[in-house]
Amino acid sequence: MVHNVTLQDVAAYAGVSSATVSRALNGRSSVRQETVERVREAAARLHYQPNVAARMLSGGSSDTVCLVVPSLSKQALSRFYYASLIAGAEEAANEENLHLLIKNKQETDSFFALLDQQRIGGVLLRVGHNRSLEQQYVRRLRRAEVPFVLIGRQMQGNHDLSIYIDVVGGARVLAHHFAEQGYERILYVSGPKRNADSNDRYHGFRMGLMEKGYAPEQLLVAQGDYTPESGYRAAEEHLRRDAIDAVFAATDHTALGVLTYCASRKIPVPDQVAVAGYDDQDYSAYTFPSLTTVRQPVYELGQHAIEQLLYAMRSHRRKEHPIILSPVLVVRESTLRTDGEKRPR
Amino acid sequence: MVHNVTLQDVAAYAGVSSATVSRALNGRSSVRQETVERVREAAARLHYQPNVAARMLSGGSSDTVCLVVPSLSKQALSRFYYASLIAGAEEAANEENLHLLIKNKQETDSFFALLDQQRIGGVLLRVGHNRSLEQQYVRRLRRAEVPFVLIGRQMQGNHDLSIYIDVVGGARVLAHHFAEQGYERILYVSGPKRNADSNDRYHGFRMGLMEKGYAPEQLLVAQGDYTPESGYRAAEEHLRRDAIDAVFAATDHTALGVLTYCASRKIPVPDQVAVAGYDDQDYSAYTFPSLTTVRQPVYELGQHAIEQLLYAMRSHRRKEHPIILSPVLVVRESTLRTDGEKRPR
DNA sequence: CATTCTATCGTAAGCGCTTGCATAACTTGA
DNA sequence: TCAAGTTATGCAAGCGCTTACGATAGAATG
Repeated sequence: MVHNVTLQDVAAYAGVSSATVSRALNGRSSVRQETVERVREAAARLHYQPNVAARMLSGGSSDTVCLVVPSLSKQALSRFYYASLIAGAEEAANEENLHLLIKNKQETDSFFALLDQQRIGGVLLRVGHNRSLEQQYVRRLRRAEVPFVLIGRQMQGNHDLSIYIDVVGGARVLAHHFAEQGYERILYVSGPKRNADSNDRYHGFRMGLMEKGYAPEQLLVAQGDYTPESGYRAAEEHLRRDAIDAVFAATDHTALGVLTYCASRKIPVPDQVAVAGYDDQDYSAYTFPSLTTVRQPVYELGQHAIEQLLYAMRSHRRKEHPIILSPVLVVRESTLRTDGEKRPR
Repeated sequence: MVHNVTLQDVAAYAGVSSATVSRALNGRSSVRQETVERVREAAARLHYQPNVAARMLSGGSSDTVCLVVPSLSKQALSRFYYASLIAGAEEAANEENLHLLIKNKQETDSFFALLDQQRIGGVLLRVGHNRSLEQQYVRRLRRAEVPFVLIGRQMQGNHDLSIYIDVVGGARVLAHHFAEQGYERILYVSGPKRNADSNDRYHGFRMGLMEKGYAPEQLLVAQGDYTPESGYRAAEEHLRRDAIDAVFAATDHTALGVLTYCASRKIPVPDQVAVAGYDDQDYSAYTFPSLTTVRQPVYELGQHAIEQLLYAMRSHRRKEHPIILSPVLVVRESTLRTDGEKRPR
């Protein structure tokens, strides 16, 4: 393969001009059906691969999409989440003949340069961490007229394409499970203050309890930060004093801290206190006891995000309804009463 | 920013031709020092950003590097590993004004097309899973004359740039720790058969034991597959029958399975049986008891891989000594004798 | 039947950069 | 002082593609 096959080669083979080949292959302009087929066949026979650099130079669009995520080195706790997201996006992108570029959200200069050079055909932006920075991204993306999809939540007041997981709903279903099992005095170990996800989990959970007739004072809150330590400390502080019989931790990591505390004090789980988390981490089926949690379809999130983006790239449309994926309650041993004391509401 | 500033603009501003600007900025050809400075200043003043598409078209090299990893959807167990690797590579790449593209190793067509189009300036290839596929990659990379760095291990018989973690050494140090604690009858729960990493861990561990005067029959092996289940089953099968007093599991995941088995049978860890893993997962400090393990500097692996690659891209050299990163033994409760029975060798 | 459309396709002008070749300006050495 | 090198710079030809513009021919119109 000394010389890659070009549009010219295809044109010669099909007996038309290179302009016609371009039009036939991109199909925006009128070309006779018969010609289109001839060109397609020539292209296939010669194994023609468009040169994307040339296409971009002359104003065409890129086949590279960029996934913008928070800095993974700082988000050590959610690496599983982001690895899944990347996996979903990367594989879906490949399926659609797109290439996936990864950027972290702090690298604004680099990203905007990419944008100015028209090197990316679309963007997946994970939002929910830094409102003003995200707004800045959205402004630039609009200005550059590059299609994009917001991942994680819908931004207030705009109608961009977005896709997210119904965090509130997941927590609500978990609350219903707690109610069914008849837990009476429940502790929520939160994530960092003002963290949108943690707040959603709290509100969904609270809503679920209220629906089942719980009184507000049956739900206590301990401030955490998503780490196992914070779960451990919260358990240490509240478990004895407040006669808690169930804990909902904002993440599986935090729940792990709670479990560790219980194990170290020989507090039987779930018989004395039930524990649940959120995320369904890879280890959550193998804690002792195994952990009840809510599984988030993160891989699918990445996949569908690419599909949405592709739709936007092809149709040049916006303002669609957001796509909402449903999490799944995974009930394991850590919340399943075994002592027959179950008093479902 | 209606019109991005081009080489022409810089040339006009500096009062030279665009060819000179190109040469001055890329610095391969002879340009008077004074001119170089004038051009540099003009470029800076105008915020000149080279258009990489144009550069690539006319034979220049790309500023995009590609990280090729195994399919993450299939490697669900090592997502933490790959997220860390991606994080390290991405952030280092950004530091060097490079962009990072992710591909999975199965997507050969897509990758080779990228290569043929000269769209990537360098490649990071994670190896160690599929010898023949990897060979194919290396052949293609050589043919395309694209610099690359192998991550994970050195491939036999070639002298390409490579970087990896000293898995054998990590396991060896762990063995020494076991010896110090005086464990007598040890079980290794392996990874999948023929998995290079698992074999390295075994050999390093065995070597470490031999060095401390253990007899071969003091080390048993149970076949596992990196999953927690396999750890659980291995424990179930061997713990009673073989009077094991310490287990080394090929991964923390597997060790978690062992711990879960012990917890469920109320086997005290480490008093009756010690347990260690490998990887230092995010949860490993919060199992009960906390898990002794070997931490691998994966983030740094990604970082240094980019640095190596950059070196190769700039100097067009190859055949360097591999870079070897050292893992760190992390001793936690699960292997620390508390009963004073310690009989170090 | 002349005229105006319309669908189809070719011509050619770039997109912004790199680079071979030509040119010009200086050095050197005999 | 002049031929032969050196060194610094400009000119211009692409790289492969998209697209504005024009040309052509058959269809539609009056």
